[in-house]
Amino acid sequence: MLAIAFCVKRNPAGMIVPRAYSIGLCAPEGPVSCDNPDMEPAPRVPVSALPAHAGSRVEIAGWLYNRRSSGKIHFLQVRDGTGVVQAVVGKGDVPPDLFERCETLAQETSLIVRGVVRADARAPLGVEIGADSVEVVQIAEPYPLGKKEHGPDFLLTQRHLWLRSRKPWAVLRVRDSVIRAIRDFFHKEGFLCVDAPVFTPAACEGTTTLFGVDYFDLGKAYLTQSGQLYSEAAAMAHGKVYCFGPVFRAERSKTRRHLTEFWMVEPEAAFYTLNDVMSLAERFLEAVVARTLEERREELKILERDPVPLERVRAPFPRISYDEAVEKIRSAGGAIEWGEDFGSPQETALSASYDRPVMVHRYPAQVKAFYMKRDPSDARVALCVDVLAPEGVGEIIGGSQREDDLEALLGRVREHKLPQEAFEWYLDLRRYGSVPHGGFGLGLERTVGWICGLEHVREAIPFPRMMYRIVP
RNA sequence: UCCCCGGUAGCUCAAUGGUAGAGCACCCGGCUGUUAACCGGGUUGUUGUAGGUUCGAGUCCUACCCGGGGAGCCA
Repeated sequence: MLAIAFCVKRNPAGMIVPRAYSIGLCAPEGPVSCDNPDMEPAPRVPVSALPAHAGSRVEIAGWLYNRRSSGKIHFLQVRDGTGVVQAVVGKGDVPPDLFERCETLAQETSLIVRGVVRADARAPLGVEIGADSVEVVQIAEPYPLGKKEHGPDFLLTQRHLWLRSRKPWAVLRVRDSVIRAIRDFFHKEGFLCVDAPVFTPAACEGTTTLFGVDYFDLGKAYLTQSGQLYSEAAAMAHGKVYCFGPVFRAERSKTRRHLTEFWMVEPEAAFYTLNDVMSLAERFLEAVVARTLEERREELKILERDPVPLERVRAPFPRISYDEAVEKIRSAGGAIEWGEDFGSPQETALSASYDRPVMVHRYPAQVKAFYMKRDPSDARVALCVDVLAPEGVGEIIGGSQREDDLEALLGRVREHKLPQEAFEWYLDLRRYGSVPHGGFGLGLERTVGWICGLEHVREAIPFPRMMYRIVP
């Protein structure tokens, strides 16, 4: 492969003058050496930091995002992972070989550009680079992703390349902020991160379909659908804990809200009541959204996400009981019998009537998991809460106060026909110093999807795993 | 598991049952400030697969394959 380098040197007055120009063969593999003796070195600067380097000569290393030319001037848009900057190559400003060589630079060619950073009102970044050296690392083969629209099937097949595009780039940066906001929030609140195993001997909740794997001589094991039961054990050791990791659901769900593998964060705290759980969820969502708005304004702009609804995510969130929610649904003309769970359309309609997340608590126990504590003042309902995100997004959090009474929990295990042996360790938590406790689970991709205003959760995870898609 | 929609060039899509097309990508040429640049020319096809109806099927029928989003289930 060819490397082209056109080098400059500063004269005593500080002006930049051409010194040498070279075309040399690079090693066919590995990164190209930048210490060409003819080359005046320049400090490597990330694109995002370029505005602070206006007036100085720098080096950027990245990929050719797009190229436009106008006969006697080339515009090279270079992205380096931190941002995109335009390098300008004018025909009169550089040797003819370098100028002509720019014609051959295909989209996504990897390269190192050197030149002087200069302010320009026309540049989206505020600065551009007057390139005097373009070193090619590899001329890219014809790039599968075009500049025009693509369908979801094609983009998902090309997900490994699609990640380079502007929108996925912005989404993953928001995701990163959300993850750090989550960890920082729990750290500040005194929660210890204690992770749960992925291999489990049985279903945590007994309802969902799980992925099974052969586990040596111990027979069938399953990929976890939730770390909650383990978090409960850890909470009895550390008081306040959370786990944060991938979980797996083998349901044959094909919707914009479902993945077969997704990330869930599950705080659990000893001596927490349902009200404590709701207050925690409220503070938590407020902090996560605020942090994202603080760090990722630019990314939200790229995603054309209106920040105003996010700015309204401030405590207190409305809290309504299941009974009140049923009333609301009925008065809106929806048909629902007491005791039925809400369907997705009903949940969406409910959340759409609030301008911030809404907490729906005390669902009928019959539609909820076996480990949830019944309300002492109404045995028909569970001490649980679902948090529905606004703008029609729907459920992002499910939580509850847990059943802390051994006999009640044993009865629930039998009612749900769960294998008691597999739950003995869990029942032990009620034998040795049982306390009221509770927690919730938050789906990371649904949250990121809501914050980014995405159509589908598959865009909120780097490599989505869905029913009919496991590659790349 | 059920319901609905779709499959035509590398990509996004068009084509009353009657000669398969456009834009983008790619190749050639032009243009000194482009912002998915633009202008001119060119290359690109087992219309998902297998049958069937018809003088004639991308188009109608049947089965299958693949994909999509909705129900259920859930975060």
